[in-house]
Amino acid sequence: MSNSSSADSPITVHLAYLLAQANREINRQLDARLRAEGVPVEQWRILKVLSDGNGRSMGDLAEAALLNHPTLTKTIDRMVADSLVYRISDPADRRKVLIFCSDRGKELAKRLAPLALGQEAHIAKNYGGKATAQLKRLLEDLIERAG
Amino acid sequence: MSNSSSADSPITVHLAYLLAQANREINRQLDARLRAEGVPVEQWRILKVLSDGNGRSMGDLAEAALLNHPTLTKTIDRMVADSLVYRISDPADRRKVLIFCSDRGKELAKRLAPLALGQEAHIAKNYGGKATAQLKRLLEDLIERAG
DNA sequence: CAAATATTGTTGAATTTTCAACAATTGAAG
DNA sequence: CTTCAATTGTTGAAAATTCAACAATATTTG
Repeated sequence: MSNSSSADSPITVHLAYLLAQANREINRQLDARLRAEGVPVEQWRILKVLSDGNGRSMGDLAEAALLNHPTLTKTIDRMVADSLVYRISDPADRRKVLIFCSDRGKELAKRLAPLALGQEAHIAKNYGGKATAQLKRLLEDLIERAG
Repeated sequence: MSNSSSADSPITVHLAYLLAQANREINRQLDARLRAEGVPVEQWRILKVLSDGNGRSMGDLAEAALLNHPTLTKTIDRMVADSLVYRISDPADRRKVLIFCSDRGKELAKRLAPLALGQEAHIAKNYGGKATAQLKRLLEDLIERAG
């Protein structure tokens, strides 16, 4: 509630800043919902990717969950300790480790999914379904052409 | 170069995820540019806010630089050690501490600004000026109605 | 095949962030 | 005025992240 634009500001706010700001806010909201189950957003992303039952290599998972490799390794360590996922060495390429979701992990994912959908719905309500769809499309394009 | 959508996917990708993904990528690019001067993105945000010469309280700065209070305190500690900013107790409210940009900090900000603008220009080129403007507007709306 | 190079994932140390508690100052209520 | 509550910022310990180096396996090249 500090600096709503006082007029059409001559100052250029960078896209990078707006993205960081929006991401921070939305992430904070999602975090608040997931807190009901005590699950950090990063773990939710991992569970969501794995909940289809397929195993993923650490590299693929890191990409999908938006985490660096060492961070993912340690996050998976924690999730293994919590019996949410498990590791299996990939028989086809023994450098790789495949991560699978345990039954416990799948159950948790099932409880988490509606929380995330709830946020999505909440945003669509406050912000408009059309604007949400448009924003999503623009973000997808940006990501695709980000290179 | 892994998972471009194989078709119009029936799976709903959450806005929260797209924002995180886009933010990660854009932030990474900005970071790569700022690395030329060895300055983390968070410090660049702080310098940009302060470079108009006005002092800001820790609270305001934390809001503007998208950082939690304790994180900001420690970041400012580092920047003070690097003589980029300095603290002055607010005479009007002695609970507050005002942060000011030093001359050295201003010079650094002046070297950093074109790097950030360069990224902005690069995005506009690859992604289109129209799409960029539209995305910015949508993000501003989202932030405003995020509550 | 052998050696050199690349890929994949983990580790330990260092850095950074976060959480909870705290100190100092201000504002509000009785 | 005095006490109680709220605001502002910092601190230390704990947790998480990152960086650089490494180990193991796979791939390429001579």
